[in-house]
Amino acid sequence: MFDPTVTPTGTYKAGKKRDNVLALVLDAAQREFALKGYAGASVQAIADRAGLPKSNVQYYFKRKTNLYVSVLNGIVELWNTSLSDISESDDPAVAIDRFIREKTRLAFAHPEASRLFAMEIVSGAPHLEGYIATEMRSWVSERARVIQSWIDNGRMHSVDPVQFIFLVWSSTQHYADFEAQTLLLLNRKRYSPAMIEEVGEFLATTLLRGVGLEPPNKKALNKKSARRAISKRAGGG
Amino acid sequence: MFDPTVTPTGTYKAGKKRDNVLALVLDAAQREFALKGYAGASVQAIADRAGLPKSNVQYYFKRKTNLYVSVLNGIVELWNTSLSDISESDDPAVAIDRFIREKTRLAFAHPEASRLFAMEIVSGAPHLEGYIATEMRSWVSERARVIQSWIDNGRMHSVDPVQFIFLVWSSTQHYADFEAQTLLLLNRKRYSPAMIEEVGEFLATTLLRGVGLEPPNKKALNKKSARRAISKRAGGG
DNA sequence: CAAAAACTTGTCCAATCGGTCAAGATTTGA
DNA sequence: TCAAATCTTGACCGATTGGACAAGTTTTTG
Repeated sequence: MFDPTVTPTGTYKAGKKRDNVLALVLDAAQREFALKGYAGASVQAIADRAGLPKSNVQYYFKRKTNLYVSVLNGIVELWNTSLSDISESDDPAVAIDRFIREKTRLAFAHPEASRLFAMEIVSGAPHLEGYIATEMRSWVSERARVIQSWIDNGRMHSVDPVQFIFLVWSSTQHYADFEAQTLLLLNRKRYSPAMIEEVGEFLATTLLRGVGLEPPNKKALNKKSARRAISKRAGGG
Repeated sequence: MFDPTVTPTGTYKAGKKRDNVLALVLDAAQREFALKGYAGASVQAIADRAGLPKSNVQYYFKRKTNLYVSVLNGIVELWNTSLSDISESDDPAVAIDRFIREKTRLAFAHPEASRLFAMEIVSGAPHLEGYIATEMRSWVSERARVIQSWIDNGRMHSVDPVQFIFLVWSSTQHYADFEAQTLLLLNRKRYSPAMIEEVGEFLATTLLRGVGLEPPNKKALNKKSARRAISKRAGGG
């Protein structure tokens, strides 16, 4: 696999300068790919965004696909290192509640990464087939096994664990992936930190109840007024 | 707005031939745009897919954006005419159950349309801003009002109606929009009709319970064995 | 049946695409 | 210090892009 940290002679180098440029280019590429898709994004546009000549970008990544795959790898790595795990010994309600809230925050924190990943899959996942069919499939299988053990022990309703995982994924990604639509419908310019927590709370509560679990942490009791906040602010009619 | 049913002299014509060609081109365009995004799809590729010379496609649609917007309009129209409505006088459980199942079937029935629409929004919805900020916003406001009336009458839990609508949208679109990922994870080539109904059942049941409603139609009682069907078939380890 | 309208298609165009390459500037290391 | 390694950049390439246009064919219409 292509590695942009390798110098022309093949020697592995850290190099502060190199790392800075790499980060700059990868960031620009992420934004451009997320906006236009792989085919629609041009190396020139990415270079412009990074404030560098096209040739300079190509010096580091040689081919466009290397740049694209590097960005995707970064996203996968970010996702894998940012989420807590679940285990059989956990309390299902606590573990699922935490996972949903963390996943929600992560999506809101990295909307462009979310959208690029989404666009790659919507386009048929041509560059992620291998990853999905191996590591990602294992990830799903193992979490499904944990959820199934909770079901077998009567600790939550009997639902298809894989479908439940998909439900958590889709619902927690929605505000990031479809941000343009959501912000237009809510008549807002951007999401507020408060709203992110409201979404996490709503999703955790609703999905937990959906599989027969009572949400933990009932400490926020006199916050009823905040519940309708989002609808209230929505425009139109 | 551009109208491909208008002839060069401006006379409005139906024309069987014209309609056939238009349908052919629009279908090819939908597939190509869904796969590559707006910028990535070329008029030549669309023409090839339709089995026509590029010039012929351009004769009917003149500019690439006209073709793209025509496809998007067709999708919006399909969505608007295919879904039952909800009303205050409905039983919440019945109305929401029906809506979720219909929405699920619709997404599975038109995966390319789903993905094209998704890609447009993920890309920032540059061609749908007007529609979303007007008709779509009204649609959401009205349904949110109905749901709020159910809440006010104590017929379901107090949740943010708009967030609930988003949850229904995201969960019912997921199998169509992220088909590539889902099929790879489930180790399948395509979705079966049975699975489509299983997904509709799971989503309706789980989301209804999530807002404090008991799913209607308990006629399918001895189908417990079908529940774990999807996980069982999933590969990996 | 003839004129008009509608359609088909090959050709051409400037702009942009991803990518190569060489010449020179800068940094690194023994 | 000075050669090697690394980096920067403009120039250039063939291929493809969206689109314009003209010449011709087919269909419609009075």
